[in-house]
This record gives sequence, structure tokens and C-alpha cells, in this order.
Amino acid sequence: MPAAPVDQPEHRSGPLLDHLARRMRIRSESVLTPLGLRPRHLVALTVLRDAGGISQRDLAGTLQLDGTNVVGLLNDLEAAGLVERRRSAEDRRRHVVELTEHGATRLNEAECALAVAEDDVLGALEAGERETLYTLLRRASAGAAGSCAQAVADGADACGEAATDEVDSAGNC
Amino acid sequence: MPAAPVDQPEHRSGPLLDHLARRMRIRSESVLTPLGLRPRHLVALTVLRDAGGISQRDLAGTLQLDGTNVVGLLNDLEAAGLVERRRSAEDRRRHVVELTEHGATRLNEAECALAVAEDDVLGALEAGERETLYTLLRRASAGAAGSCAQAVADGADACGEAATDEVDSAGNC
DNA sequence: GTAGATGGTTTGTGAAGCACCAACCATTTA
DNA sequence: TAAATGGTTGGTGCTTCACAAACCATCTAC
Repeated sequence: MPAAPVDQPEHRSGPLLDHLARRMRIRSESVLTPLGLRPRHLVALTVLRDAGGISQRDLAGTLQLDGTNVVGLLNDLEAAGLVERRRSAEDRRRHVVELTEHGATRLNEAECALAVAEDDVLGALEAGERETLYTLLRRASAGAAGSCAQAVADGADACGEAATDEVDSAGNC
Repeated sequence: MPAAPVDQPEHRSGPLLDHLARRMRIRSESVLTPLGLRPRHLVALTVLRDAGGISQRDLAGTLQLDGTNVVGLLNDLEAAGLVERRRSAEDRRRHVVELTEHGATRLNEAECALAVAEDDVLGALEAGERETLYTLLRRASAGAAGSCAQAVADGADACGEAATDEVDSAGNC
């Protein structure tokens, strides 16, 4: 073997992300079940809290989920009163989706409950590191939100911000 | 509404991890297909590179995957010559699984190819931040590896280290 | 040495998550 | 008025799993 110029080993986060997400999801499931939620509900709620009132189409884009399946997901959440569909004033075809107050509270409760799962999966990291991780994930998530590339292609301009507003839901465990 | 004592909003990485992993997986799929790999193969290969020669049982534990399904996964990888099953000398029931040289090379190629997907999903982060993210994920992954809790329960002592050895596969894109 | 536990394998079965298609209504835009 | 668009419903099918059952090889304990 030609002993290859060993310099810059690739550092891809993808597989690690995948791996940890899976571990976390498995742990989370048992914690979430008593609350009547599934991991994907949490994902949707989290996205909705960050994204404010967006259309289902945009939500589908952010979630990278087929539109028809978003309908079902939202049906669940709306039936539980965690989310609200309102017709948009500007375009009455659109549904503006938003967290209800109950939804925000419930999301917060769920996050508290998830502490156990997180301790388990992220146990090797100290508090400060976990916070760093959270910040990075959140930034990445916000940045990738509507997929800028696509937004640009559409001639839209939803790229610049969407990043750093305060999380303001009730924060008591 | 009672305006709740807004202090410590929960910062749970779980849902974000889930969200980003999904986005990444979707992006990765198209990049990986030409290489005849699936995202979950990459996860397994990555884990195997880090974990060295471990038994299938331990691999199943790390992957949190049912043993019977690990068999199928390894069948794929072995058929492609990326992985090798050897009978353990100490316990001939056990199969010691290890990356072949070809497997390491292929993993590296795949990681190079994944740059595109990563740029796409992690676009909001700069190079330094991505490296930080990678480091954190890797540490978390290594720490959670065999699930320390379980290892302790078994009376084993595989908790302390497993963290920071150099990645040493051929690193040329 | 024999019994029972353990690691691995095969062959199912079934559930969940999801993409995709088709048809449909309400609304907006051309 | 004719597309195009956002949302909804219902259906099909694929993939990824968990779980069960039956089996072989091997190890451990009695």
C-alpha cells in the first residue's frame, strides 16, 4: 500500500449526529410516552417554537417532510391542543401554524422530562459543553431552516436572520 | 396568564439532534448511494473505526440495535468487504468485528463525499464551530458507547477512557 | 460430562415512519 | 375564467426496525 499522505482525516459529523440522535430518540421515547408525545412531535414543537407562525408548506420544508404527512402530524398536535391552525389573513389558502400556550407549556414540561434521557446519552459532556452543543445545534438548525438555497431559488429572501431571539416560554421545572 | 417565573428555559439538544440528523440523512442518501452505502452503514463503520475490534453483541449495544438486525447489517458490510468477522480466540462463540483496510478507505471516501451534505446542513456554522461540534459529538458518542451504566452493572470497568485517540485513517480527498 | 447459559444465525411477523400518487376544495393569480 | 397553489383525505408500498422462535457452537458450572 502506498502509505497515503496522512494529513487531514475527514471529520464528518453526519454519522455521529445520526448515531446520537438515535440513542437519544430511543431513550426519549419512554419518557415521552406518558406525556402522549412522540419524538417527532417534539421536533415539530421545537421547530414551531423557534419559527413562530409559519405556513404548513414552510413547516414541511423545514422538517423536510412530505406535506401530506405534515397534515397528519399537525392533526395529532392540534387534537392535543398543542398547536393551532389559523387561516392566514394575506392568503386565505394558507394555514398559519403556531404553538398554543398549552403547547408551549407542554413542550417545556417535555423538555424537563427529557433531562433524564439527555443525561444518559450526553453523560460524557459537562454542563458547559452541553450548552455549547445546544447552541451549535440551534444555530445550525436555524440557519438551515427553510433551506436558503431553495428560498433563493424561489426569489424569496428569508435567509438573513431567524437566528437569535430569546427563548421565552415558561421555564420552570 | 400568570406570566410564569421565566428563568431557566430548558435547553434540550434531543429534538435538535433529531432534526439535524434527519436533514443530514436525507442529504447524505443521494451522495452515498453511488458508493453503495446507506446512512446506517456509515454509522456502523464510524462506530467500528472508533471501537476497534468488538463483539457483535457489544456492537449491538453501542448501536442500540437488536442483535438479529446487526447480523443483517454486518452481512451487508462483510459482503462488500468493508468489515471482517473473526472468531475470538478467548471465546470462540464470539465474532470480533473489525474494519478491513478496504473498509477504512471506503469510509474515508464516503466522508469526503459527505462534505457536500454537511455544507448544506451545517452551512450556518463556520469551520471552527463545525470542528467543535464534531469533537463534542465524538466525545459524547465515545462516552455513551457501551452505556456505562450497563457496563458498571456488569461489573466491567470500560468507562474511564475510550475518548481521545487520534483518527488515523488515510486522510486524502 | 451433562445442563444451562451465551453469542451468533436464520426466518419469519408486524408496527411505525415515511414518500408518493390521485382526487378534491378553497383561494389566489394571470 | 383558467391555471396554479395550499391544504386535506385516502390509499399504496418501501424501509427500518423490534420481537419471537428455532437452531448451532461454545462456554461455564455443577
